[in-house]
Amino acid sequence: MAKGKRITIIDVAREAGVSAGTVSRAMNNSAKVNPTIHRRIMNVIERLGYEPNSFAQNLRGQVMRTVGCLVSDLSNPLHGVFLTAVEQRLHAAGLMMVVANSHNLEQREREAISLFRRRRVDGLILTFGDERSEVVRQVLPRIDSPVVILDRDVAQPKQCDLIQVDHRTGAYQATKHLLELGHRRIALLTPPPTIWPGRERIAGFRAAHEQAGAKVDEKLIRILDAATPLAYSEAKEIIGANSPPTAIICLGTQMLSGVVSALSSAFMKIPEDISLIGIGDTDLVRLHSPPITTVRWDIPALGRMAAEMLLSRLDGTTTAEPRRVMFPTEFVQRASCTQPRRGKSTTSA
Amino acid sequence: MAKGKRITIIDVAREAGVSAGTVSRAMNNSAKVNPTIHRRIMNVIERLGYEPNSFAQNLRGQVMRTVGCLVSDLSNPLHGVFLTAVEQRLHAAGLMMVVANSHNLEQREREAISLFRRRRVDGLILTFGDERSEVVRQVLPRIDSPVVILDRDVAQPKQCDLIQVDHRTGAYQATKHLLELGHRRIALLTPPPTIWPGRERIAGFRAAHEQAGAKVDEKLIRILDAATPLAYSEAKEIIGANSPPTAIICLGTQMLSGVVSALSSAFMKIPEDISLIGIGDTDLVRLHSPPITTVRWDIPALGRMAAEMLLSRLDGTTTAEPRRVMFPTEFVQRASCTQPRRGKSTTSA
DNA sequence: TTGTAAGCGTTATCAC
DNA sequence: GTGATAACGCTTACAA
Repeated sequence: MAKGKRITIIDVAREAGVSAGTVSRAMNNSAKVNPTIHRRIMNVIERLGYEPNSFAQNLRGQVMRTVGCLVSDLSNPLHGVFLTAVEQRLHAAGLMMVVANSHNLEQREREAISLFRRRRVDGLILTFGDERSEVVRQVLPRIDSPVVILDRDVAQPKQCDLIQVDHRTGAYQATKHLLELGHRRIALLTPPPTIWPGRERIAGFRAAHEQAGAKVDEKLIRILDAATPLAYSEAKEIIGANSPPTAIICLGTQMLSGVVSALSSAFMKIPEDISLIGIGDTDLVRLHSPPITTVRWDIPALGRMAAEMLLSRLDGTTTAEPRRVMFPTEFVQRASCTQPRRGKSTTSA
Repeated sequence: MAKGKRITIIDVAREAGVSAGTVSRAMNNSAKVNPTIHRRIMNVIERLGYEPNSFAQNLRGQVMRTVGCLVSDLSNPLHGVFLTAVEQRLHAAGLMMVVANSHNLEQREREAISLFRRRRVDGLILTFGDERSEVVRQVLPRIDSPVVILDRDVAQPKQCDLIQVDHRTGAYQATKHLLELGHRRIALLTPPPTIWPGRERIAGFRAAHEQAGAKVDEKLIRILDAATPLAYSEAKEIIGANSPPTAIICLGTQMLSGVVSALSSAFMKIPEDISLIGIGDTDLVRLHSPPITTVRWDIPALGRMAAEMLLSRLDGTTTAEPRRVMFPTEFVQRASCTQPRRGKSTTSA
């Protein structure tokens, strides 16, 4: 990884026949510089293609105007949309976004956070695969720059804000909707209850049942890590069982395509044979025939909010006191749900 | 953006009762350090949560082991998949990936590249919105670190590799397939011919027509910037025209959902009323009913290749000579194409 | 208005 | 083995 000598401020200064200090002042407009000299310096900079070395600048006490974002999976479109929104907002404030991918591996999370810190990013936006991991317990409290944590429930050190999506209400509304249609055997596919989204969704699912006086068949709650192939076989198994559900609530973005494949390959018609509620606002959900009823939330707004909260700390317009915000979900009815088939709907477990 | 004093190597040294040099040597295993002292130092580092300052390290001559990636749109799932693959490969080589979003704006491209350079990234992976822009002509040749450019056709300075997707063959195969089914009025939706993908797709489209002795109706070639709403109205217009096409080839990822929406809202059945060929390997394409015939390519492999080419330069295992690689596409037949309706198929323009 | 020099945190090169 | 020390490229008092 050898590199030829890079152009430095000294090269520019020599070429322009001035001192390094003058070049610096000219670039930063930090003090009056003779207009003629200013132009001459700018010309040299242009001609040489000089780019100041951020490290030297930072070492000298400048901030990096950079925010580090850690997501679990860049290939998840939801994350892409989120990051785009974050980046938009940060860019407007003159900050750059740096992204790292954790694949939900604690080791990767640790590495990414360490790298961000070494590079002295001004702030962090993080998610974790496990709320009880050592990274969360040991590393997080040590971070000296502002942090926004997304959709997790963890203890917040100073300068650490939390945005949680209201998955409970989302799951509650979805479940209630199906119960009101007459469904009594409803399957739930969800991420593990060890993290906020899974925990809340299961809670909402139970709450709706309880309120309707319906009983939850525990075997119909399926915990899945976000991965398509698993969801496919899981869905296959569910619909092939002895007393299959009349409806499925699939609250995992990556899972949904697996479930739809499974239903399709089993020649089950939606909603005639089975009702389906999905998640998010993807092409799949909107353009499926029939369009799929979903629990969604405004991801760009979520991204803007995360950026906003971070910026308010970077500006110093906020106390160190941790903040915690609940971000609303929305239940969108489309054509994928209907009343359960006669003779099955009342067959309770 | 004030920050409390960060822990430095001096703090560690003082706490451990040694000199900064010894701490440095202990951390980097660069020279023998008394085992007892080594342990003591490591303990202090652990206790204080010390993270070495990358800027100081870099200033001292270290490389950053970082690669900058510039994509046009992070919310495009294809880009997410690509970046994930790049990141995987780079991570395996001990490099970190930094991502920036350009939205295809030249200004943003310029800013991102400038920032990457200031931060002295070791290499760059880039796309550009316009092959003739000033960024490409002026900035690119000046970059002193290795560059891989994706899916564009530009002059390559030293150390600059190019990976181009073979869109021409993809479009050719798609068009040929439809012509062989008997279609004579085929619409093509594609990005502008000012960039490689658009140019090549149009070329493939024409080549297939020419080979079949069919005439291209220029009005059926629709140039679009990648954006859903535009594709929607464009598709509406196409199918609402006097002599509408019997098939649509939609070679833009973001466009496809617009086209599908348009067809669906016009109650046109695929493939009975119109044949459709899409692009990529998304949920939409695979799970649509019927599944959509597409031109796809192996994006993770593309990402790995990009990372690989960059790494081979960073390792110094390659000459400075620019390389140029053609990446193959694959034509995947599914159920969205059939013979055109009688009485229309022969109605040539 | 401009030049000079100190210092940012780290590592490599010397002496010890 | 370990401790001083110089150097990396830049900004910023301070001096001129």
